Amino acid sequence: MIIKEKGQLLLDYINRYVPLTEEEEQILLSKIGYRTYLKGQFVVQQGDICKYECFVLSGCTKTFYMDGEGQEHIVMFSIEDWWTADMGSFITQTPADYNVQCLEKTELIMFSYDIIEDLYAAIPKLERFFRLIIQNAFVASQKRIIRSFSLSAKERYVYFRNQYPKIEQRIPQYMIASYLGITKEFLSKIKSELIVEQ
Amino acid sequence: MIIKEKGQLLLDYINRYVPLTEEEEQILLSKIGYRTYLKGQFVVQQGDICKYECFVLSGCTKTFYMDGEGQEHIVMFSIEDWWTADMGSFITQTPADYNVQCLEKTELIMFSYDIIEDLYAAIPKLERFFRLIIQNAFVASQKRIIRSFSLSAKERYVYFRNQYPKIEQRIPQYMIASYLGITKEFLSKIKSELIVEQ
DNA sequence: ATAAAAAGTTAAACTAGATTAATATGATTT
DNA sequence: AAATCATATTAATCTAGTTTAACTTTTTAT
Repeated sequence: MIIKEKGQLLLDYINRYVPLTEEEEQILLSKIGYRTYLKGQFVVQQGDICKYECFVLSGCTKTFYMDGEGQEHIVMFSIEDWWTADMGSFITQTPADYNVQCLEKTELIMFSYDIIEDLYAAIPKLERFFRLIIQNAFVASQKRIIRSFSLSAKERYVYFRNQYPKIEQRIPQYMIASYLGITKEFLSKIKSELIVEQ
Repeated sequence: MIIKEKGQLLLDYINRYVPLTEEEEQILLSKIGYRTYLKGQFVVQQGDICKYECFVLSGCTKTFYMDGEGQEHIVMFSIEDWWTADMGSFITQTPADYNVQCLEKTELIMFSYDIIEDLYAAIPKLERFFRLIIQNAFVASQKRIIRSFSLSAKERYVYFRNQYPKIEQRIPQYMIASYLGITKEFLSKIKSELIVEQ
């Protein structure tokens, strides 16, 4: 059971999509977990089975894939009011393709695989809530595929900087390069070109 | 109202995720549309507001984005038992980023934006059904992003060929190149290298 | 059967971005 | 304050994939 004050951030978020009754809020709070991770700790490790969908209350995580050559490829960053997990592993309960690691001290609300079906049964509205959330995530993901094909590295960086100014400030540049799918050296070159241009 | 025989393909598909009662099946069939398109026709055009989520009964569509330079970027192909639409446009009812065009004579079942909320109200199970479908689509989309960064063009082509052998056979090669994010000339080169290698 | 259009191939010249390696800056620890 | 470690920069060389253009094969229409 989570303390009411922490849970409120999540309830506010959910209520933006589906209004919950007092009773439903109580049920929800009774079924979710809360946990703090320190900088550097892993929420999910590649190969493990992902047991939790997590809502970020504070802090920041990176979700990344380690390829055969030991190269890290960052798929996404998650900050306050975002979600984090390996959804593929969570929904199929098979080993995770991704790692989720905290870049700062991070507070999470955790929806366990073992209780989420009970939660859907108790509060059917949550089926709708998660459908809406995932729809948005899917649309964003499709748009990212388009950008990866139709924009140059410089254009993708400018897009990222405009879209997520808060994230750029708190994350080292070499991780942003990884997220953009380029080397840190090339991002450095892009940045110096942008300074000259403007 | 759609004829029962056609609707059955969709009902079988839905029943794999959520079992429907006879009555629910009747309601569903009464609320969906059916339409045939000819080769070359557009189901959605960039700039229009996407009014329908479509389930493919037969045929094949491509979903693509036309960039500023008039270059076509194919995001996905949809064949039997798949979905097609610009989901971003559908859920937000804003102008579509994508075109959906038929590559063959194509039969679609259409879920209209104007009735889909009624359908959720009448059959709450469908919230779950669409959540599950979209979850899968999102996971596939995330994996595609990873492939676009961590695999070479040749590796991506081999992956595509293994994953979607049925699609490769019925689609011109230059469209596969577009889907893979490379030029048709380079795909041609990759194919000749693969022949030499094996 | 022939012409025309669409799709696919090949090869040379070119470029966006990778690789390597050396150097610089900044943060953290002692 | 010095030493160490993580992060960022710069520049030379290299490569995967693009561009352009000429040519071949396949499909479609008449």
